[in-house]
Amino acid sequence: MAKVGRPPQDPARQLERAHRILDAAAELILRWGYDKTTIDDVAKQAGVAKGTIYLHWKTRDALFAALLRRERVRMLGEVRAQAPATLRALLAELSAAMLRRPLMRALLVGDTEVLGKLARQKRGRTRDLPLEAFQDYLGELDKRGALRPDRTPVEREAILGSVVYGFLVAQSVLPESARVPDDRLVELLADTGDRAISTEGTPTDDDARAIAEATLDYLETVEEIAQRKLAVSLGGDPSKERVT
Amino acid sequence: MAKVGRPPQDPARQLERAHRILDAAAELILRWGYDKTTIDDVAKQAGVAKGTIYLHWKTRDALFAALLRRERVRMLGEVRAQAPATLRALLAELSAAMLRRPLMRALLVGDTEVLGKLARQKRGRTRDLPLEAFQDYLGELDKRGALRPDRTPVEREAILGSVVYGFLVAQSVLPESARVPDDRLVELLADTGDRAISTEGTPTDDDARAIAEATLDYLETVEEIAQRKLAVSLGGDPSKERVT
DNA sequence: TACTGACCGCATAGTCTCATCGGGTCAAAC
DNA sequence: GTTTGACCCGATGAGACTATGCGGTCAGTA
Repeated sequence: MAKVGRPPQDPARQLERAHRILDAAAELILRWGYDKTTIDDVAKQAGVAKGTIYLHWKTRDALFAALLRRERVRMLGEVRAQAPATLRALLAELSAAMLRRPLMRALLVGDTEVLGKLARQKRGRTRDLPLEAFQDYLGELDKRGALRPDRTPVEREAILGSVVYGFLVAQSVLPESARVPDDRLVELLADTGDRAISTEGTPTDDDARAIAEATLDYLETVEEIAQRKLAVSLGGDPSKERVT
Repeated sequence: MAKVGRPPQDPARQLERAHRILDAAAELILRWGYDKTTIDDVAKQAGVAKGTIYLHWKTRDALFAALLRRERVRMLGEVRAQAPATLRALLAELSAAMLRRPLMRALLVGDTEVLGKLARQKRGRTRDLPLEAFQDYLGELDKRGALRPDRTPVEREAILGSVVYGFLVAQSVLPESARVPDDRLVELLADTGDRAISTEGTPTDDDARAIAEATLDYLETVEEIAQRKLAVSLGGDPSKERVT
């Protein structure tokens, strides 16, 4: 039994509602985990009927995909707001932002507690994060002489991937005694990754400026791609939806 | 129905038999995985009766614990034989040896395919590998001026742990396209770990000698501890056995 | 036209029974 | 004393059925 007459079909209102639903989903998934969070729960928490949720997303999975995408967009937004100007700063801001977001953290670590079966299927197929854009970014750094020449692009990617993955995941696997506070961990991570592929000298002002620009460019590109994906996930028209 | 008279109770013979059983177990576990390898299979493969296996180990788990311990001892032996003289060489040899041994690799990565339920329970509680000895080793390097002073011992441990873990595990998680051949991976790993905590200059001959010695000392200590544990696992007297 | 929530049906969980497997023992054979 | 393998029995899985829960739909309401 609806209590009021129908409000206008204002698209902005619809978007706001979509976000409200995602907020509800986020809260519930963090409290009870993916497996135990039902659509009914989400609907109740968001103050809408179950059917309404299906006006936005075609399936349960599509909803959670949207949630993760929103999370990614927000994370990237945070990073970009910090305006990292070097590879090191980029690594630091990225991983700090990741550690701050429980959902991202759980996704990376493959936390079965939180993500349930989602984790199991996501595992292995690491993010389709635009590797191409990253390669371009590294190419730009290379052109500016910021990278050690004795590594191939693929190797650089493997190094940075391993370092980020290792630092973030190992913390949850290593014994208590080898644990380091998050903010310090981020410094160490960035330093390690940077040292592993960067040259030592200080770049010229010109190079530094170009690098800063490339860094922001990269972030913008990635964020834009993420945003576009999110837009599809929020696009109101569930028939267009493609669940990853 | 036994076919021959009893051979003498030569302890060396017993040890040889224990190893034959472990060989059998290793082969079967690699082919079929832990869950599907039965004691009957192992007995048949090793050419002994099932009861004989229980003369050596109290339980199935104790047998596999012994197998993993033997694997560790052999791995450490291999590393020591290479006589690494620097931290970098140590990292390289250790990880190379690890990559060469499917069981160790599976254990680290938490490969559920091979280790079945063993992996699930081992996960989280990372090896009780003698961290103390490693701290001592790093302390020695530090004394020789080989380590950057701006990291605490715990941080150094976290860094190296993360790097090793990250490089070895990430390879099996990253997309195909970011994969690097094992031997090159090992170089990159060692270089990354070394750069992250070591100072840049070349040590004096004296320091270099001391470091080489400390490295071997460390390996010896660790191997000895591992060997002692293995000896317990092979000790013939299953009542003394303590399954990890 | 925008939304609701009762309703549907499938997939999963739960229960009971029966059959098999395989870890672990021990009396007998050497 | 040493080794064996038939045997024991608890654990595990298959099978058959029921109960429940929850994702997804759609007739109905405002």
